[in-house]
Amino acid sequence: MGETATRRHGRASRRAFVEATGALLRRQGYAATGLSEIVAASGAPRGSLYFHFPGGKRELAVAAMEQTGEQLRAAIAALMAGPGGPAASLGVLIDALAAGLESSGYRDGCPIATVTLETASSVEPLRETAARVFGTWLEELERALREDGLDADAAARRALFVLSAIEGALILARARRDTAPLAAVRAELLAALA
Amino acid sequence: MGETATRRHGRASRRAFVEATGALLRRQGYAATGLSEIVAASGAPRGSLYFHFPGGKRELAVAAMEQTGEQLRAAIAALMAGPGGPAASLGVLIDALAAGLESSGYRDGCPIATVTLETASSVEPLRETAARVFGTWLEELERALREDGLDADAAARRALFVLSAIEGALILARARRDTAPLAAVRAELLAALA
DNA sequence: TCGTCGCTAGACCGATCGGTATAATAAGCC
DNA sequence: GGCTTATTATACCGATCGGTCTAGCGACGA
Repeated sequence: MGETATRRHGRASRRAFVEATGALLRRQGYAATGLSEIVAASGAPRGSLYFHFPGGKRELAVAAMEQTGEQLRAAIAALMAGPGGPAASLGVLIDALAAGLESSGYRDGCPIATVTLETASSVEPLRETAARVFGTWLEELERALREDGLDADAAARRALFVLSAIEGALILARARRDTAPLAAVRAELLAALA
Repeated sequence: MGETATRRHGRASRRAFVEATGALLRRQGYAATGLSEIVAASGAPRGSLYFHFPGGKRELAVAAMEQTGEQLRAAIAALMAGPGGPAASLGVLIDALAAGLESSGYRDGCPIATVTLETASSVEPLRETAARVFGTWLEELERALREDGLDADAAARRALFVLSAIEGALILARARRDTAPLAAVRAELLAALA
């Protein structure tokens, strides 16, 4: 019973698939990412793919989106709990995103945004997953804004505004290969929140 | 000399390819759009594709992005020239985008954003085209903001902020299938610009 | 020791991918 | 009428796509 060696090995393969998929979704999105590419990047055996993910590519993408979504949600929560109120925390968040973009040579963006734009009109489960993940991020932002004194409606509206600005800046930054859009959003957002 | 009947027909085929590609890029992006799909949607003969676009899919995508980019640039310019200053004009622009999204059942988004996220790290010509098109939009916004009294730096920063917020809201709106993100951006943006 | 179960090997499937080749058609010019 | 040029028809290419199949491995409980 419990974790046998075989089982541990299996879970490791599963995890490798999910992580490889997440990384590829960040760089090139859903449609451009082939199963062979995922298998190669993961190092796990191809024969195992449909054992762990009978739903195929779709199920794999959902798992990857949920994983990176949860990581980012936790990061947001941790940052917003820091000192200085929401404005200061958002500044740190945007700086971190800019640093991540730059250090990957503008290759790694937000996987949720990419998959949304590609599949919102054709692959329902992926669109639903994207909406759910965005929802968890919005909740964290809302909570911080409410704790800062905003009422529920205002907090919800402002959270949408903040996330929109950040996601949009990530697009512009990748297109131009510079962080100016993030810097602009950072500056204007902090001014608007004051 | 000049426009012969054959030539006119050829140009029509070319235009049909570009328009079909543009529509498909809006819905599903670059990688998910096949050449056969483009040919079928355009109604033009497949044999003509590589006559008009020797560069293949890439060249076709560049042409489509430039065309829809120019259309949107002109629309932005016309709106910003309207009465009431930049804030009022942006309100109208965002309303128009929301109406467009809704009327297509949240299928048609911004083709430039989608292609950017998919190809920024792998297909240079498309990334460059996206950056160029975004640049033309930013120029229009900047000009309107300068005419409203902002200095060059502030106008550039604010234009980046505005475009980021709008592009991000389009993503969230498509994921959630509602226009709340656009409404939130509209409200907060107008307040920030006042 | 033997059957069972979790997992993997890897060959294989039809379909579609982006792209190319060659010949025909259609119109304009002389 | 012949000659050129623009455009289209269609068959075809190898590669890759997402997905499936069956045989078997290795560790476990009884």
